Amino acid sequence: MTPKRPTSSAAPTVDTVARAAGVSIASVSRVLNGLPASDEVADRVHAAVAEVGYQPNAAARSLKSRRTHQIAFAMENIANPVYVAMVHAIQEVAKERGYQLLLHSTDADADDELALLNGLGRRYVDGLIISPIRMSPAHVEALRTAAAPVVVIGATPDDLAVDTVRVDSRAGAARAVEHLVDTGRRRIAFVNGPVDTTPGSIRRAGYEDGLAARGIALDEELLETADFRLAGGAEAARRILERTRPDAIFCANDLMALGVLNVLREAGLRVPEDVAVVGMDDIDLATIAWPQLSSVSLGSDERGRRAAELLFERLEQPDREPRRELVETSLVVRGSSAAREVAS
Amino acid sequence: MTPKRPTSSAAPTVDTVARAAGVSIASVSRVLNGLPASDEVADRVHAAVAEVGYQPNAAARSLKSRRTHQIAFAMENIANPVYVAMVHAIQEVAKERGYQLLLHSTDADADDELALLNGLGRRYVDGLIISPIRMSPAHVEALRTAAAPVVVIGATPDDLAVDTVRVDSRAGAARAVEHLVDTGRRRIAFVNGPVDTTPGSIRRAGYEDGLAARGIALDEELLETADFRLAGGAEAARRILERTRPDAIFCANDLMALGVLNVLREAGLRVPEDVAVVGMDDIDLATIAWPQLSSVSLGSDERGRRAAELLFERLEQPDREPRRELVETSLVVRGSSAAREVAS
DNA sequence: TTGTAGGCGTTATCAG
DNA sequence: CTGATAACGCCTACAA
Repeated sequence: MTPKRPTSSAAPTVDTVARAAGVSIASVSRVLNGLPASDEVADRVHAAVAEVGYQPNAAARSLKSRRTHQIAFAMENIANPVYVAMVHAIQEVAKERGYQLLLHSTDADADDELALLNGLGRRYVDGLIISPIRMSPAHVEALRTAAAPVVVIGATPDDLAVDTVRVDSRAGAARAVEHLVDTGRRRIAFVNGPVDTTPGSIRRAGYEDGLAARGIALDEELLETADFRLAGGAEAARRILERTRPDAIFCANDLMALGVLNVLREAGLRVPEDVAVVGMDDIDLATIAWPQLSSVSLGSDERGRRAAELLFERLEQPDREPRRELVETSLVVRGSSAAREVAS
Repeated sequence: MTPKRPTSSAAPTVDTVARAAGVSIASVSRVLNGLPASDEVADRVHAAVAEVGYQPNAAARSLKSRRTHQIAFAMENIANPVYVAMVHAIQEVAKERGYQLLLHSTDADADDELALLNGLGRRYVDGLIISPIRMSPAHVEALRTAAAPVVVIGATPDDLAVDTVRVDSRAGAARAVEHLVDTGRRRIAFVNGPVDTTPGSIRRAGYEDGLAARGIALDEELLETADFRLAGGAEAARRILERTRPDAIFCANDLMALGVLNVLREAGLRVPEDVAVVGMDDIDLATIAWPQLSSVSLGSDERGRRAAELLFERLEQPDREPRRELVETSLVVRGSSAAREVAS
């Protein structure tokens, strides 16, 4: 007659509640899920729930419903403000829908990223947003066979059926270069990220586009690559200054640009009078530098938000046609690239 | 004879593998968990796993094992670099142990925080690290009755049996003030965070300690409070400059200090000659300001790391005595509070 | 060593 | 409207 003997210290389950309310576990479940039940039973169940402090077990619920109510976001490194903006935006959308956000910082480790994509079959999340900085054939294959919905923030092959949110950073980079030319600069150095990354190769192309659009020849001497980080940008700037003297430095992201600003100041160069600087991403902290940093906004928060929305839409309609969304760029001119008062 | 009929398109389970390998589900489970099995069976299972692309279901595994292999971190706002540092550190420890990190950005909403603590009974994570900026009686009660291990980053009542990681920010604040006095400043303004927050009240006390230690009277005119954010710091600085003229401004965190720096520059005041500035937290970006920002390091990354370690230790030893760890502060002097060349 | 069977906590089906 | 019961996918005594 007493096959189960839940000690009072164990976590309460539907069974505990049912016993306390004097009803069946089915009734408990029904009441808790808003299914038809008599007021009498509903009241007793609610009272019992409060009394025993019942909370539904997430694992059991997931197992049954096949929904975890969790999504994951995988990016290179949370220390990069761009990803912080995305996390912030994604978290906001997720919270609205009652979802929780799981974070993966991959350090751009391809194996890590692939393991994540290939591990979706474990169903620990309902979907994944990923922002890889490299897109290998293995990535493409993993995306194609992913066991759960995935949204990519970044470029993907055209024939890959996956929801993506992109930004035309190539055009954005070109625009920045044109702006620098239009405000009187000619020797425009470029501090790029690693050229074997997607952002690196795309922004490089944009840089060349911009020069070409203004009829300026590419000068190899003005090119440097770093790691998309602060210190890396600083070192790249030093290397450039050692061998030549640009009148502007365009950086593939703001973190490197901020590092560049520091080095220019150390070198006694005035910004923007001697050397103008423009970055990309328009991170919040672009305004704390002095002079404030001009930057090409790549709408990081919007990319995050749109990616999250795409993911939830797909969770609701698994068979929908994949979408490829494009976020607009905009050039934000601040002190670091102000027009010269007097033509040099 | 065929009670189950898993379509080939459904996610493979132990059953699928067992069938493909011609063994029982128990053998599959054993092989996969490294329990004794004959080489023959092991090989067949591994082959079958590869063939059908089996991956263990996380929910089912959690339900059975009562472990989610997930922990959560709840903080006020991921946009604050301090929390980014903590997330980074926590994530690192978690990854080492094969755990995943779930993020909660509460916007300092007490109800949200309480819901998190009280919701631990759902067992969607194995434990929680929380860094609340207010500690109400309801918080204390929720911590006392939490259904899963919790580690608090921040101050808690002494009689509350909970693992905590603290930092003596009061002493740190005092030290900053003393440093300013020792380098010749006397009218030291204080831009604090909200005084009804724990950090706000503690840092205020430290500010007063510092003044008292150097025999300087508190001047209400030099006090301002803001919201711990960039723009808020800037506005606070403007309010101060409207009514008086300090020779130093100590800020309760770096974000506000960076905002203050901008306003001082706008006002044509030289830093550190006219006004010195010191912040707290020593965020990475303290070095991108000009002059570079002096700051009291509160070891954010170490607090995150230690908190994660405490949590994992408790997961292993649930009945261990609670620990209260203290992280050291250190004053990092940079350009914004350099000693005056000539005494004023 | 291997297989059978029961249970983790829920939800949902099907009688009553 | 309510209650018994069967899954969800996995692990693990217990038995063979």
